[in-house]
Amino acid sequence: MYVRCYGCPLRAKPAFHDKTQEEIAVIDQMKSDHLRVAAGTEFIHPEQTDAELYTLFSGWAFRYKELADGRRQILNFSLPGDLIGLQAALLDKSLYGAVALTDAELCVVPRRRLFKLFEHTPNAAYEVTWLGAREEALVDENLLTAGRRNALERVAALIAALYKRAEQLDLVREATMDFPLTQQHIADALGLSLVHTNKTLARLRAQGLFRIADGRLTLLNPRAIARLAQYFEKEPARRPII
Amino acid sequence: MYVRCYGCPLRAKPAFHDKTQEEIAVIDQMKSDHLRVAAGTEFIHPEQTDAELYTLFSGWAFRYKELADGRRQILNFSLPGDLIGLQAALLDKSLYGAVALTDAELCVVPRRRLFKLFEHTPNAAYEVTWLGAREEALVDENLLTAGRRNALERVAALIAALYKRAEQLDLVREATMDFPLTQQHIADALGLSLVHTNKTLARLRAQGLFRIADGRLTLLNPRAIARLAQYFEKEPARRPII
DNA sequence: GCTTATATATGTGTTTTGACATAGCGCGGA
DNA sequence: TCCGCGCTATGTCAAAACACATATATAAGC
Repeated sequence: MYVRCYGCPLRAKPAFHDKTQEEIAVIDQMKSDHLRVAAGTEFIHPEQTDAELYTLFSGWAFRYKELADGRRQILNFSLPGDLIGLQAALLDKSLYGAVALTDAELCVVPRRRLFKLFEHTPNAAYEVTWLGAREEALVDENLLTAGRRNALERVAALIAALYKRAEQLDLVREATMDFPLTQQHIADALGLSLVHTNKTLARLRAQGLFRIADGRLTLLNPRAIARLAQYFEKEPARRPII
Repeated sequence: MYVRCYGCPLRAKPAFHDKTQEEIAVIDQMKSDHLRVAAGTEFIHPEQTDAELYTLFSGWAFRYKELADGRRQILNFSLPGDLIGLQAALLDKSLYGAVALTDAELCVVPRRRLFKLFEHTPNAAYEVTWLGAREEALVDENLLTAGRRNALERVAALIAALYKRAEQLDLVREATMDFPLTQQHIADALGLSLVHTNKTLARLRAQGLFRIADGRLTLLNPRAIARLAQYFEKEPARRPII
């Protein structure tokens, strides 16, 4: 069933900025569809020229690029509330693909309506830009990870970052969160081979920093993970959502 | 001496979108300063909370992040016309540093005026967002490079990408452009050690794909470089400038 | 002119990461 | 029930990248 922006349960979370009824009305008008996609669905294709703009309503997704010979790099993961496809909507064509990692729901904003947003609701336009800047910040951090951290540190940094984001969305209970990534996803995100990722996870497991089982992640020693990863960034207390 | 946006020689280049006199007037009003900085000057500091927004008017710059123990990753390079510091201006504090690679000139837009731009000139606001999206696209590509290309491919991809950008700005003459990067910069941008970068350059030199000497780069075999790097992205014909 | 610092170059040995092979487990479909 | 597939696990060997040592060239500073 369709979800209107009025009374949106995601928007109501304390992680997000409050909006007036008028602002929500504008966004509700911009929204053209509420999509449900199965895990594995690619909803933005590389080279696609007419990609829409999405807000992830539920589930996980990721963006990726790949080389002609098939080597794939995951650029970042998206959690509920994240905007996906701003780049694809603004530039002539999408330079990446976007895939649902789990079954997911997507709020669709047609790319053609984006400029209207800038014309009529500067506040919302500012927030779109803010979300774009934040996404870039995530990719910046991922580039630091791929370029300068070793395998152990990379895994720790990924775990630490995803945990913080889940925490902010109130998706953590008893230090445990859903964790739908396979080792192949982790490898593709960190610039490692699958086998080496597996062995790195085994080494970390032996250290007892965290536990991954049955699609769930439990953080056993957050301090040690942060120290190993040298990852100390904070999520902002509250952020926009479109 | 101060440079007004009216009659700006950079803006006049065919790489950039035309603007009406009214639009230029708005931007000229937003501009608060025209900065000249020496090579090596860090004009945005990590953690800085009051970073301004800059348009690079002349020279080269780069953004970087580093780990607590000093390992440094260059996130991307900026050429004239590029916007620097959008993320730093929007988020609470800067998550990266920005440094002039050469002597450089910067057009300064105070961060406080940014929201005014959204309120009063949706066109310019849209272009700011566009430039932010483009910068993310550059970082995405760099992440693909660091994560999935080997050392030879990384160097080739860097060369190919910078050459295309220089070409679009009409900075190439007889397949030759200024190239102010040291091998340390190349290493920091590609996630390689300095020594390995040097040896990789030596191997490529032996293949005769390009020549770097006296701060100049000559592309001898663009096809072979693109093939090696599997880098085929195009710069858009024209793009905004603020 | 001498010293110092920066950048580049190159040899040698070590560490990290990848490649290939193989195996086990759980699950859905024939 | 059995097969095939996706995911995880682990051993062995090879390749890539790094670390350290050392050398040369060039430019800046005294």
